[in-house]
Amino acid sequence: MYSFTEENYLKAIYKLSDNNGSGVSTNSIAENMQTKAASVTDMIKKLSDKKLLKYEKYKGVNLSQKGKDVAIQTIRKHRIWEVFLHEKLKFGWEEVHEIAEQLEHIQSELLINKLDEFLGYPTHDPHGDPIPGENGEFHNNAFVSLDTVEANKKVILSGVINHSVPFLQHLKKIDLTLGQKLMVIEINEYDRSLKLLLNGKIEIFISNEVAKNILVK
Amino acid sequence: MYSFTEENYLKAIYKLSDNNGSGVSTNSIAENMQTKAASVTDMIKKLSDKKLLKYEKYKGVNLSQKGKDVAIQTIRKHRIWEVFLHEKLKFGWEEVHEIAEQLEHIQSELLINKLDEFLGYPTHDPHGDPIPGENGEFHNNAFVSLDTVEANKKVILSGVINHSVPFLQHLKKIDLTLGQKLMVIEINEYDRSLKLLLNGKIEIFISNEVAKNILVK
DNA sequence: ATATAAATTTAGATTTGTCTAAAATTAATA
DNA sequence: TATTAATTTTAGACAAATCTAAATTTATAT
Repeated sequence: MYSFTEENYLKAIYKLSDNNGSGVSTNSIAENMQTKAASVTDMIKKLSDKKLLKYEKYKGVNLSQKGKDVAIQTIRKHRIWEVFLHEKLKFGWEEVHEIAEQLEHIQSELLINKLDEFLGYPTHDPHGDPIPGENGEFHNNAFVSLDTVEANKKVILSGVINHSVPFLQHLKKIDLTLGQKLMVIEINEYDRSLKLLLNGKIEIFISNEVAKNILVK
Repeated sequence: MYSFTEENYLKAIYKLSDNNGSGVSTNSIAENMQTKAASVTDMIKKLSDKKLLKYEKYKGVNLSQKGKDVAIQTIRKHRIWEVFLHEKLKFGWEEVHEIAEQLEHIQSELLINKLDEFLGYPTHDPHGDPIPGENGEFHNNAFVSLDTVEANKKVILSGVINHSVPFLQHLKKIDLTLGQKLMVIEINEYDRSLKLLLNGKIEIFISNEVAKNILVK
């Protein structure tokens, strides 16, 4: 139905939309997709012709409902494949994204629904991001970042804000994984670094930079 | 490494090669790939420049070792994905080919090896075709077609020659599936149609046309 | 408010894979 | 063997997606 490239543009624009009504800029899309502004303008015209977004010269773009639908379905496929790669094939959470970038473009509604069923209808991907349903509905996560949690409160590591490979590798290295039980035992006023208790056993220190990028519930 | 299209051409040429030393013709490739001879000539030149095949004008092509390797790895990926779709996602054997045509182009050595491990290192796909190993080696099947089997001999349905959706659907309809135990109980001289016993229980009739396209061991 | 900077678009070119129509080559046949 | 038929190649064009460089529009700052 839609090309590889079209789906990638729609996904990028969807992620850059903050629903402020303000259009997504050409440059921000170019930066996000590692391409040039001129290429973005070309593609925007094409997507506009196909009614996937609204475009006014020099004013940026906004996805139409149709455009949002395609973006959300692509995200759904991406995240379901990530679960498969992590749960079944035992890929690390820092490895799944790149492969899912390819798998998300496989065209078959039936495939993704059967895969979803095979995986037991997961609600979140290996980074804690919610998986939209077949009809595109997101269940709100309501996670908070670890640097806002008060001392002595038990929480569960439920997601990350930074999805970069180095960050995910770092968390793995210090034994922080999704689903982990943790408790803040000390907050250092000076640099807002934290001392944590993992699974009621091991104590570790993390910087505020790390804490800000961890989501818990 | 190689594009979607390049891999498809190499796969088609590989399948059309009967190792007679005689080159694969432009027209046969065009027919196989549902495209035009002129397009094939263009692509052949490109693949020849990349040393994936040997090309002499008007004489057809022969894959180089490099070309064969790419073709075999693509076939390997295709068949492993077919096993996944059939065994794990419960797709029918007539449904798996089309989706595997897409999945075979996903680029990740690690992915296919982990998938292979997850599936328990299958040796055959859902149509009985052998799955080449990581190093490209095929284990020879040595199956025979059902129309050559003598009466009262017990055999196992191990593959098909015709891979078309209608044929596979027909076999499914008459309850013939891979791994099935069967015995020829009667061979009609007139039209070489057969009466079969399935699993030592049910009797069915099949035409010679069907028997010719079934492989057993 | 006007000059300068930043962002965006246009114009024209490139690459990949495809096509049609015409030309060239090889095969078939009378 | 000469002629027709079939196959294959070339020439030139096209669509998708990209790029560079130049032109245009919008934003910023003095």
